Amino acid sequence: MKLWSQYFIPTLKESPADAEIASHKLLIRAGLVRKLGGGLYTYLPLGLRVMQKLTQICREEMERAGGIELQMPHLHPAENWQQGPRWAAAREIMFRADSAGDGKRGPREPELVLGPTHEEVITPLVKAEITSYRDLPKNFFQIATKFRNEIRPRFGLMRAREFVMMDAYSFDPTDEGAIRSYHAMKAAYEAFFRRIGVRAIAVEADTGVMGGSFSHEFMIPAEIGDDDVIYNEASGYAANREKATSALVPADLPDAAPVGAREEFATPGAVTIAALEAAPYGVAADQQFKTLVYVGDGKLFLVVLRGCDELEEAKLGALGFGVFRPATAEEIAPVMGAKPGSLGAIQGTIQDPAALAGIFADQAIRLIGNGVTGANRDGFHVRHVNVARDLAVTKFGDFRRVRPGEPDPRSGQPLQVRRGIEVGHIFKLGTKYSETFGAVYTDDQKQNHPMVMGCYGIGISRTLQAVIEQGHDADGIVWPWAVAPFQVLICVLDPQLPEAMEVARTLAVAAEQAGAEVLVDDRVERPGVKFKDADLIGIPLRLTVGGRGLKEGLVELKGRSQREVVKVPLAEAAARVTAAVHEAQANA
RNA sequence: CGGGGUGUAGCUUAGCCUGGUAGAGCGCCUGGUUUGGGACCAGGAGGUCGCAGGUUCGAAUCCUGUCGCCCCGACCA
Repeated sequence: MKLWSQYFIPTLKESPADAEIASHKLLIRAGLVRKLGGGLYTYLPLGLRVMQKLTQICREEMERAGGIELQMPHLHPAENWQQGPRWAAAREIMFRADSAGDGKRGPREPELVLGPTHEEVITPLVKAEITSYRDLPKNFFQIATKFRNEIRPRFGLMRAREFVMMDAYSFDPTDEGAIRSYHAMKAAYEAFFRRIGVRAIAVEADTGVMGGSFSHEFMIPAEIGDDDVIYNEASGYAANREKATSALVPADLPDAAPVGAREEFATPGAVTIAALEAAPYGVAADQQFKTLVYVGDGKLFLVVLRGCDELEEAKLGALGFGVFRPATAEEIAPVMGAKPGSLGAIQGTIQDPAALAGIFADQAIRLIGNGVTGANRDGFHVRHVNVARDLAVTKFGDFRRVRPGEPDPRSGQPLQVRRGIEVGHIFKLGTKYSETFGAVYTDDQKQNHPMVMGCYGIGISRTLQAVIEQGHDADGIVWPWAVAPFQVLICVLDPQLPEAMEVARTLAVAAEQAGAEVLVDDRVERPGVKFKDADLIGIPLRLTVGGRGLKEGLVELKGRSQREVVKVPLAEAAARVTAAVHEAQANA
């Protein structure tokens, strides 16, 4: 039992100006966290208690799924990362640590970074310690603070520079084993989110800088989420926008027959899709080719899409370039022979085709029968362009951004879109890290193989805020029983009456014996203040003990999400509280 | 990093355009009256107006720079 007057719950009537969304405001108003700097937060006692609930439940589910908990350092030798496969991509989000704090390393000071995640630490550890198939599979996890120099921290704990994450790493001897581990983690994640009382859906996701063969994100549907989930309720298809695809192009689509010979025509000043759509050209956007130029690992490459489609840049990750970015006009002109706006992928018109690493075409361009593209000559385009006959495509792929309403790849029904908060991510990594770090084992035939890895993360601190985003009303937070900082709040309206405090203590003992954690509001405040605070901090079960009720021999019982108050005779109060706690536990 | 905004007391803010004594509400302290949904009265403490330059007789206010923070985009748990 904790007495409010002796605890620390600094609630606020007004929300600070820098909080924009409901969960962020409530986080601060309910006294859960305070900001130190951008993306840096102190967990106040109430916030810490919720964090502890989340980590404990997460730990239990990970252990149930066979996970083994350990704890790795927050400071990593930069060397580990330099030897790893993603130093170039990861370094921009990593904080470097140096003792002087002036951005320079002192003499004989190792170069250290603050860990954004731990593949580069766990893989060398496993390499050193595990060499036999007899010791596999293994799944190690930790719950620890991560550091990422987010380009833009925002929304409180939602995207922070320092945050708490559960990260797990599985090592299997075979690919089938790795898939089993992956599914065990997927099930553990589902159990975790179920237990903490939030709806989270698993969606197919892009593997991003992580690499690896496949992955799912766990999303909590919320308007303020910064990811788009593309889904179809009936078929169960759900994917992150970056990964989402549609059945726009039939697999058996025949190549269109060429119509007429290619023909160059003058288009002075027309350098956009829209300009060619307009008079006097009148070429529909879906009959134009959009030719984009990127730089991948130092070499230019082309991406060709329909004029009406947008590039989904994340999908370029499938091309295997370590780092890529849009090319500048200065880089483009000498290779293509024209400035952006007049570019095309027609064989023979590219000035220096040898300088290109490839021409990658979205498969949807096959829907174009007789299209128009740039002539690689400023102020000119080409008509009667036919994909099979004219374009020098290295490889077709899926590079376009899916739009709602397009056919679901599973059922053909229209796809829908909604916003979500990513709270977890699981990856089947494959052997990318084990090969780089030499994490191999010997099988029963004395053969060595790289271990097949998976990695898994849950943003615990982000989940804390997502719980609030999903569970609040106009008055404040509505905690699910399993993660509430306390389960029972006893509001003592007249704490100066010894009798009232006496009743409160008796009920607190009853609730505690039933297995609840109890907060007693013994502050000398007006009832209105206490009720407002009670709603704000969102404790699931509220008991009210007041002088007025006591005269009638009554106390009151109210669920945070219920409107009505139940008056209970004093003599039955302890039993009723016990019953209410048991019932809530059973439903949690 | 690009675009937009903002910085005045612990919190929310007015004042800035048009330069001239820094104001309010909440919170806090003292006393009194109140007492079942954020009470009232009286008194009080608390601000080098983010920082540094500049213009001016005079700068919270105008100019320049800088830092912090917020929002939109790329990135992520």
